[in-house]
Amino acid sequence: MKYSAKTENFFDKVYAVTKRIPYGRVTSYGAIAKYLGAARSSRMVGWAMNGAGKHPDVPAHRVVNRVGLLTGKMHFGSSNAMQQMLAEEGIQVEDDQVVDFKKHFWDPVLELGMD
DNA sequence: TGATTGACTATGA
DNA sequence: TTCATAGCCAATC
Repeated sequence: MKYSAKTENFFDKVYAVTKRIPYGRVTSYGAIAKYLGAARSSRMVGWAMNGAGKHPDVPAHRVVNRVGLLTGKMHFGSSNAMQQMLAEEGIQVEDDQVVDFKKHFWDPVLELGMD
């Protein structure tokens, strides 16, 4: 298992941004990738989430795809775990998709202001 | 070492 | 509008 320093930095950034997602809000892989300056590496954000299980403080359940679809719910152990966690935060999820996704959407580029 | 896969997104037909 | 394909980059086989 050899991780490049650059990769760790990228993953760390992904986790940092994910941890900044406010309660009851969600964002997309692409938004995070864009915030990190890697808009075309959205898949890497998803891959980073794959290792998010080691980071209890990373609310990976608040990260969905660009249309609010819970594409990664299967990685939470239970098929409904992700949906349930979102529901607990007041986010309605219907048919594995966030209801009123745009209302709950939290864009790090806008909220964090690329600071 | 090379090929395949993946928690995505954008673009073209 | 819906379906198919390309691009992205790291990890796994």
